[in-house]
Amino acid sequence: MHIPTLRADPADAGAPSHRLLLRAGYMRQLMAGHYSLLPLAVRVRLRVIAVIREEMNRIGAQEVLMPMLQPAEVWQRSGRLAVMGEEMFRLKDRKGADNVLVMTAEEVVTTLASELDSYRQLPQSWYQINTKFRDEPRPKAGLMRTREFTMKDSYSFDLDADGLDKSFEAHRAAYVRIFERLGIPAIPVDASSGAMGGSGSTEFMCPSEIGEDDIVHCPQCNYSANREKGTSRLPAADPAADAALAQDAPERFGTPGVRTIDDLAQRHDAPAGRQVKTLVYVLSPPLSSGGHGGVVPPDGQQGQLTLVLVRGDHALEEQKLIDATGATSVRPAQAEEIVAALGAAPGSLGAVGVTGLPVIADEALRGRSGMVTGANVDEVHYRGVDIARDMTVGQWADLRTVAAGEACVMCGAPLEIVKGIEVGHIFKLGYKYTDALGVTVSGPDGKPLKPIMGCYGIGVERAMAAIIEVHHDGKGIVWPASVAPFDVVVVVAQQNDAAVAEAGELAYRQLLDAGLDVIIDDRPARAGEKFSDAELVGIPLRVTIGKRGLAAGTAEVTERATGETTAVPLDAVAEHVRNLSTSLKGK
RNA sequence: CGGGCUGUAGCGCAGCUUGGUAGCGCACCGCGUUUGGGUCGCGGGGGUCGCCAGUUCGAAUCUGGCCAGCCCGACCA
Repeated sequence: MHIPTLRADPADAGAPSHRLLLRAGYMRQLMAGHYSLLPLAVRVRLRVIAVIREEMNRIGAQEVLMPMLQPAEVWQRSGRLAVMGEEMFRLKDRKGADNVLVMTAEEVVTTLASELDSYRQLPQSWYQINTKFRDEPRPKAGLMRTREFTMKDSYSFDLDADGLDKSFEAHRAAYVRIFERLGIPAIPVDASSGAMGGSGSTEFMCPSEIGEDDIVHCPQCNYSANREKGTSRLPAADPAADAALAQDAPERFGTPGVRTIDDLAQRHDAPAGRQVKTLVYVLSPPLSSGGHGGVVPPDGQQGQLTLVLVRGDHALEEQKLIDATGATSVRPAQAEEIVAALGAAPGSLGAVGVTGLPVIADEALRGRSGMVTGANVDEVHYRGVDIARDMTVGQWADLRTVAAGEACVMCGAPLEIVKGIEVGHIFKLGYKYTDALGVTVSGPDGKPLKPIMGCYGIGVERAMAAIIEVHHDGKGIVWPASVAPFDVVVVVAQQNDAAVAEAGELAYRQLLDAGLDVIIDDRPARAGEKFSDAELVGIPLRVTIGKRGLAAGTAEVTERATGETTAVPLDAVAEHVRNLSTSLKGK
């Protein structure tokens, strides 16, 4: 197996010989998270990019190109240098200046936008397609998660929120078209906006077993959300049951050996749903955003110890905790930190009477009484706890992880949890960057007016990986015609038969002349080997030229997806294949 | 960053337990054979055994350190 080369025959200069191309496959790994793309993959990549570019241009976005190597100072000013932390590649140049390899381009595009003078110049949407870098702690799954990848990122600037809504909708519609054309059955889901800041966050998810995200999905009304953001409707609490267990004051009781929710449920008649689970987290302080010289937080180690309460049968969704508190990051507290703060080890923790630490509780606990929770004394718990009466909850929020089978918030039907690949993400940034970098234009009244931003991204190689996940069978890849590396492969069944070889070459030329992207397999190999290579590589159409058909003046045209084969007169092959290809691309 | 596994020819692997100077399949080169679903035969070329140090007369093999890759977890716009 070798890297493909170009045909050596000078008479055919420029005509790729595919003796090796078909066998070489698509890519080679250089190191974890970095791949060389071989000619086949490059062709697919260019076609994917072409689709994205067309649809971006169609909504009036303009293509720009911004540096991938940027001064760290730009990121310092927006405050993101610290937020991105180790995920950002950093390097010094010969003068000792700090530089970074970019993850996105909000800062630089905003700098460009500072040249806008008038509200009359808005709205604007600018996009670029280039390499992004992320020092992933763990690159994996081939092109699915790499440290170096191609991203289409676009940024919109509008006069006001209504304008932003329009730009956002335009992008959303463009993304729907893009994924449809790429053959990716992406569904838009509500998502957390994470470290980018902003709201109206929508991810495009391709359902797949290998996906790294969980999607909450309602089969009835189509409500869809990332599990980090999604919620569900809970059965109303039973006030009578609560009242039956209510007491005038929390009552302590010994729980020797109890360490877990299950222990307590089984040994002390306290169903998980009646328990208050007390988690201790360390929240890193939110970034003070806005204004020039935004403050960079200390590196996040000295955070705020916080009690997080969820119902015993619920799990905490950490991203919701981050979103609710504005923290830049959260981590579970260490056992020593917990003992130092509360005087008890995990297993007997609770918020009753705790006033020295912030307490944030999940909505499912609001108004509950007759509850059971830890007493902050090892192996002692309380029962008869009335949350409103006995605890000082500083903030209520939706914090729990949605579980399959819970009722849809919109329609009440049972929810499903499906895995998905995040192939695109669009969201409304708001004024974060125009604020931080002080961008204004003159408004209709002559006064300065701050543009509002949106940003929108598609990972190109990840999209390729998603396409393959969706479009393959036991024989290999089945590329959608829109992105296949070639439209058609000519397989010469008997390369050593001069007449057959000549007919194959002729068919190849005719297909080229018909405007198709065509590859000829002129290896002196057996037909069976060529067939299986063509199938593995996944070219949508195959024209087989062989002795058998030649005797009857025909070639065979085979569809990769269906295996359907048609005999076509030799002089009609180009026309036939062109029509077939056009029809496949239309699908 | 934790846990597990793996580094031997371009690719995939065996050899390591029990130290004696490297082998198999595919790929590659030559000749013949075969020729519409991965022919068969004969003959070849190709390896710092991840790196460094140690033990030993002798190390792919034993010991220590380091590096890299894969999987799980943590992490992740």
